[in-house]
Amino acid sequence: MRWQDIDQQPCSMARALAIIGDNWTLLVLRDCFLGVRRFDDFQQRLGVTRHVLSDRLRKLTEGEILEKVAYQQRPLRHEYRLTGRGRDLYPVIAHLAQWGDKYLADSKGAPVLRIHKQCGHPLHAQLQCGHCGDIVEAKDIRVEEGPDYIGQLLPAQMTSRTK
Amino acid sequence: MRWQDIDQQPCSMARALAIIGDNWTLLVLRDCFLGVRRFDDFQQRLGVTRHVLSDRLRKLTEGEILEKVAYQQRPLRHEYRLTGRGRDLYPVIAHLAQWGDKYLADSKGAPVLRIHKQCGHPLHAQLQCGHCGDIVEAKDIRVEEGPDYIGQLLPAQMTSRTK
DNA sequence: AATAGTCAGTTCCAATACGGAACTCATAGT
DNA sequence: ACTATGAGTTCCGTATTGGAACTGACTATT
Repeated sequence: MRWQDIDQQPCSMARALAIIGDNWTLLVLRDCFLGVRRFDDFQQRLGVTRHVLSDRLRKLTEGEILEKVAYQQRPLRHEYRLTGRGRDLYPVIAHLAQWGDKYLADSKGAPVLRIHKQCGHPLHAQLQCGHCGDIVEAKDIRVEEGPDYIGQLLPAQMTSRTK
Repeated sequence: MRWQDIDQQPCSMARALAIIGDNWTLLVLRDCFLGVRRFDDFQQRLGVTRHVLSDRLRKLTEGEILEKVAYQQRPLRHEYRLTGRGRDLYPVIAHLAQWGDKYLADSKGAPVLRIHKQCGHPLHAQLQCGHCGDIVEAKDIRVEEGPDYIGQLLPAQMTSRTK
């Protein structure tokens, strides 16, 4: 299977990764959340080739994660802004950055601090269950196939097990 | 800049993505959290070529996200299991899948349900601030450079702004 | 004893994607 | 007239991928 066909799988993650799972795309999104909006700024900060950047920005725009907004006429120039859909990816970015801070930081500490405006402290991101309010880890979750997918998605040993 | 050199940047996300940001790697991790552990099972479920799978599993093992555990001798066979570090990536996977469920699902609904064992309901993942307990969105965060990186990481307009 | 099957890879080759650099096009500034 | 800005596109040599076959150490079946 080619990478460009994975969005046809019945899997939400596969479809999400078809848009943002490319090699440079999550770094583009990192910069979006830092306030970068213009082509040349992305290019200089990331060091990615212009060709690849152009392709990734196009895919993000087609996926409605970014939108092109004109910031001047004559000559017409656009900048890339996060849409609501795009901003909803923030938890992914926050947890990814926090995981990197925890396991891959060098002696100089975390390069960027994410401060929670409301309480003023560096964000310590936790995964919370919206229903009961508990903090959730991998071991607290069991998976089930949706009604239309029984017996199709999970490895055999998972369909009978609790864990 | 080549993709293989991004782990040298002073950015936790870049370093994390150097291990898990490759095209197929997050799908490999998805399957790990579904309980898949063996080479051929990954290969059949993902449809990725064996060559690429071998490479990605090696990188995940080198990054201590997976570990090779012998499950039989004669002939010696290994399976790939998530380490503690690997399980700590669960919030990333959960939010990614939820984002896909929300924006990219078709008429058949979410293919896989993640049930929170403690409360029995499908997980509604939320990003919570561990300090104050509030639910956090992108707009609630401002970024600051770490002490050793002043003036080096953020786009110019962010260093003076609040947002 | 010979054959087929399992499993985790490795090897080979053609097709695709990437990195680097230069180039385009419309316009503004000096 | 000349230079700069900004968002790309074009070109070309190199690196990576997709697909399929092959390897090697066994176990199971005939």
